[in-house]
Amino acid sequence: MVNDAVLTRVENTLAVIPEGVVVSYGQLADLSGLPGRARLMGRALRALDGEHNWHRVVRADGKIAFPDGSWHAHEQRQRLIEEGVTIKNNRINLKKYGWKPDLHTILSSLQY
DNA sequence: CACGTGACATACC
DNA sequence: GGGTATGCCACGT
Repeated sequence: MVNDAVLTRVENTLAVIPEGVVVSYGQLADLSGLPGRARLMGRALRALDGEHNWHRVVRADGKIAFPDGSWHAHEQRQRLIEEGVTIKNNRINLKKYGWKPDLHTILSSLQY
């Protein structure tokens, strides 16, 4: 289980991640005011299950966290491709689609 | 209480 | 690139 406070933060953060942009679990934790707690993000996303931009969260190496062939992996891949994110060799180029410093301005509404 | 296990990350080698 | 080690924390056993 995950604290409501954490869930709220994660929800708010996910809500401001633009289309075509992906963040890592560690970044999501960081942006949510929970540095060093990447593992908790997986739990949080599991708890939120589906109703948010969970598909824009990938591992720090650019790979999708789910096992290849799993339903979730396929679904996430599809949604990202629909947003214009290209995936080659089962991996995403974070230099291209990752979080960029200039995007921090849109976090000003989150106030942590 | 002590481990093992995760939608993980970083620092090494 | 891969492999190991450590940090992280909630949960199950």
